[in-house]
Order: sequence, then C-alpha cells, then structure tokens
Amino acid sequence: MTHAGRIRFTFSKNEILRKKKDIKELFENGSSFFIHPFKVLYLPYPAEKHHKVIFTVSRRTFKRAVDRNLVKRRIRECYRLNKYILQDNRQAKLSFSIAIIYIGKNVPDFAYINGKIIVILKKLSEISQKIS
RNA sequence: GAUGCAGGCCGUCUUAUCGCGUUUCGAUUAUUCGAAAUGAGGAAAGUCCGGACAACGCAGAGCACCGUACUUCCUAACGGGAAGGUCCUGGUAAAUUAUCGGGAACAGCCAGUGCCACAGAAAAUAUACCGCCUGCUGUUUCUUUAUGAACGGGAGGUAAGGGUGAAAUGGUGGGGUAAGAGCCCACCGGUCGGGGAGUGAUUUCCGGCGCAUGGUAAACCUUACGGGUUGAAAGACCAAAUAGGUUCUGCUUUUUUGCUCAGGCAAAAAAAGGGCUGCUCGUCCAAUUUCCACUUGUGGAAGAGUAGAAUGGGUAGGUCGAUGGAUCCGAGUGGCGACACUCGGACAAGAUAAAUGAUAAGAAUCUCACUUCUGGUGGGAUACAGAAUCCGGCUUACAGGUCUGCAUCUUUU
Repeated sequence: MTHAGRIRFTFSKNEILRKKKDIKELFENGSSFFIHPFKVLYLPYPAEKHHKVIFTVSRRTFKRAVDRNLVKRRIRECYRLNKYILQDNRQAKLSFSIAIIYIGKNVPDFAYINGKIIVILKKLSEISQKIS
C-alpha cells in the first residue's frame, strides 16, 4: 500500500460515543442485530469524520472489574484493527452510532473476538450501502 | 537440612509490531500531525471505623437517641496501635512456681426491675423428697415385765450424705453435737480498714469480720466519656441554541359612514409586523386603548403590538474542586515501644460510558510425565485483583518466592 493510502490503526477519544444524550438516543431509536456472542445497536446520522462506537460488557455477567476491562479492551482492539472495513464506505455520506454489547458468559480469547468483529463490520458495511 | 507456627518484604521479566490517557515542546491551524517524558495496588477490594475538605445549621444547659467501656500512653482522629495489669488457657522445665505463647463484650447485678427451659423437694423474702436424730404413740415379738428390738403413724430438729441440674447458699481437714450446722478452730477463699510500691489498672504486707443474700447487663438499666446533619452526584465558576424576564432605540396605534343631546354604540375599510414554502402572488393572524393641553384636529404622555440592540437568571455542555500531601526516601536524636523532632533529598497516575492495552517470540519460577539422570525432552500453570476527592486504620482475598524468630526431627563436628 502507498504511503498516502496507508491504513492507520488508530483509535482516539473522538471515536468513542460518550455523550449521554447520544447514547440515550441510540438505545431508544437504534436498530439492532445479533451475532453471537454480540448484540449490535446502530443508528445512522449525516456524515461526520468518524463513526462513534461504544463497547458494553454487563456487570451482571462479569462481577469483577478486571474481567470487564479485559473483555472491553480486547473488543476495542479488534475494532481498531478492523474498522477499515467500515470506513471504506464513507463516501456514502453516512456515519453510524454503534453499540457493541457482549452477552457471552466467559472471557473470550482474542482470535475468537476478532473473527466475530469482522463479521459484524461487514454486515454494517452492507447496511450502509443499502441505506445510501 | 526438613517440617510446622508467627511476623516482615517481594509478588514475573525482555524484545518487536500496532495502539491509548496526561504533560511539555515543535508544526499545522481551529483539529489534527510529529517528538520526548510519564502512566495501578498490597490489598487500588469490602465500604466497617476515624479524619481532612465542602454546603447547610448553630445563644447556653438538660432530656431523648446512637456509639465506646481494665490502665497508661501514641495520634489530626479512631471502634486503630504500643506498653502494662487481671482472669482463663496450651507447650516446656518443673511442681503450683518460672518461662514461651494463645484468648477475653475485662465498668457496674448488696440502685432498681425483669428472666433462669428441662430435671429437681426446692431456682431465690430459701427449701425437708429420700436420709440422719430426738420425744410421743400403735402393733408384733422376745424378755430379767423396768425396758430394749422390729415394723408403722404423727410432731419437732437437722443442709453432714443421696439424687437433679449449666448453676444448690464458701472449700478441705479437725473439734463439737441427739444428729447436724462457721457452732468453734487451722489453712485456703471472701470482704472491710490501714501502711508500702506504682502516673494508673493493680500488687504486697498487717489487722478486723465467721463471712446467709446464686447467675444473667451481645436483658432493661446505672455510671463515665464521645457524637450537629448531609456527602465530590459535596460545592464554585464559564456558558451555545431555543423560549421567557428587564432596559434602551425605531416604527405602528388609522380612516370613513350611520345612530345618539351627550357619554357612547354599530358597520365597513385600512393597518406596523408575522405565519403558510427560499422568492412572487394569494391567503390567514394581528395591538388598534386611556389620559392631558389647547389654536378642535393637531400635539404630548402612559399603555399595547412589533423590530433591533444590550443585559440578568438559567439548560445542554465545559472548567475548577482534583492530586505538593497528617506525602515519600535516607540519616541522626529522644523514647522499652507505638511514635515524635531535626537535617538532607525527591515530585511519583489523574481518567470521567472512565487511559494504563493487544498480538507474537523468548526468558524466569513452580509443577506433571517420560528419560540414556551434574542433566535433557514435552505438556501445564504464573495468584488475588483495576485508581475514581484525598489521607490514617481495620477486615477479607492471594500462585509462588524470600528474610527473621521460635519449636520439633535428622545429619556432621
């Protein structure tokens, strides 16, 4: 790949969905689908620089903060490494608010999450194309 | 050397690639890029105590409520810690002492009230079931015909003995007695008074008192001491858009007709500006009121409507609070110690739907299996756990390593 078109695997603060109002809107009005062990909520809005993501792991399934953090960090890492799949479609003039909710019971390993996240992002990409 | 117990300390490391938070610097510019530095714990946990800090409240005293409870000390404070005392208890020596540990909700039940299951005669102003003893009396039998013996009845005296119970009215021994009893005596225990030691809990010595009056205060209660309430979602500040409030300025608040003595009433048209679609047209909504002056249709004031500007409160959001402190490290001095003081040095996370990570390779440690056994090969494991305003404690969790002390066993000298 050329230097200009080089994929950057960054993931900064601005790509996290962090405003309470936006999160509320996403959970009230967003569409959803399941890809085990994840539930995905998404809501399109006019294009901005980034998609906005939030990762959620239930406190009920993982009582200890260490486990919750570990799962969230692994999911975030997978998203960071694979988000180019979704960003290819940015000329569609749409961005998404996305919530990725882990509903499994055990702590999964990296490779397993990675595969699932790729599937999720491909599906979102398709949805994006359909809407535009 | 091994095992056990107690206490202290540590609690994986290295490299590569890709990332994240904060700070500084440099670009670019109005949000990005680059570089450098830095970035979880001994418990960050439980949120059980105590403080700092903040807001609110507050004349003083008492009651109520809550907490604490051997003593002295440490501390900002504590329900924490240190040292000491008393009682209970384990080991060792050994013989009721010494030493090394462990435990105690360790103030007060002759201030008052309550409660004490079952069993037992009796569980609290003591009591007589069995037993023991002494009179009286009935029967039987023997007999020396006085009386004695056995078996009953009833009266009295007995807390020695039995039995019950978690607990039975000081214990052991002796005297004493009809039988018994602190009735008397010795020792032990208790209690009261005094002297000595100690800051004190307490201890020790001497003397008096035979010393009826249980247990329970994680029962009410009494005594002493302490406690204002709410918590960082506290609290302080900045503040977009929209809709209100206030102030200033501009514009509009008009005309005609009819009825009426007048006050006024009715009708028609117009109307600043606004809505419906960005413009035009069209359509709809729209204050149109009151007072004063005179030259009697003009002027002025207030009110109403509307446009613009300024401004106050305040929402989303943001900043501070918020990381330099009862701080950490080292040395010295004082103290048995907890700890205090002095000097020198160091700044060491600051997130906010919440950074401190992921992947790969290797190393280290432990462990299991196999083996050709100074070792090698392969597999597995590397705990408990993630800052959230900050400190001091307590409690709980924890693979493995390491140090110190004590005990036991073994080996060598």
